[in-house]
Amino acid sequence: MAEVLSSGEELLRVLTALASPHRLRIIAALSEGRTYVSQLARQLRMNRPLLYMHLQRLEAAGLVVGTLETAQDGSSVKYFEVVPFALGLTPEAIRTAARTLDLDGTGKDES
Amino acid sequence: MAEVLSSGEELLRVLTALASPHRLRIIAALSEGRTYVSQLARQLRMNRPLLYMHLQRLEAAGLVVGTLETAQDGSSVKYFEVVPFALGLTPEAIRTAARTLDLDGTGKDES
DNA sequence: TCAGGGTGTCAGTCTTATCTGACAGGGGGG
DNA sequence: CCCCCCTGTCAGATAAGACTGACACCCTGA
Repeated sequence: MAEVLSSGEELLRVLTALASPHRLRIIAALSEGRTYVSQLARQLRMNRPLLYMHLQRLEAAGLVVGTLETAQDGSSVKYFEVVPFALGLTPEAIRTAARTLDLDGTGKDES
Repeated sequence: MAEVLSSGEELLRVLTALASPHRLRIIAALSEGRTYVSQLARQLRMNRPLLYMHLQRLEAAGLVVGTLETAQDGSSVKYFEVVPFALGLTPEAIRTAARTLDLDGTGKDES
């Protein structure tokens, strides 16, 4: 994933996804290896539904991916792993991205 | 400014500062040259107190700097300019920064 | 003296994100 | 059967951020 930001919306989505201490910790934890939700919830000491929401937010931004796997014993476990990304953030990059940025920031597609 | 993030708090501050369409536009505008507040407010079509708040947020994150200058005619004008930064964002960088990250994210200085 | 342009700050409102507890399942194993 | 561990989703409370209009103040030039 080259993470060549296509639009300002995309950049904004990634930035808002990362702008949270919980989500930073989630990325940090997942960068050491994939885990499933409940396990990660215990590890990070946070409420599972809350973790769930943050994971969805990260996934919506394309920073992590989750796969629901069925173990040998038939139980369903949802594993998450981080998507390798490299985002170079400079004023110039922001200026470029900001050209395609919705004024109100609603994120609606205006194509 | 090498922008070697010292702590996770710092990274978080920068990220939350950038995670806003208005502030991205502000950075974009300032990257083309310095301006003063009222001028920028007209240019970006936003309320001056609002812009003021966003500028303070950006300044607190160290992304812009403002200097109150006294023109020849004696009037006070506050100019802002962007601080050149280059932030490389990868899962590994986040993992490193997250080590020094407050659990509750209150942002209190714990040095 | 008055109009005009600037800065700085405030109380109050409104919108958004965050967080919690609880619930409905599915499946395995004692 | 009951107990345990997992997923997925919800309404509702709470906290945080965004935003507005108005005010006090400074200096200049007509």
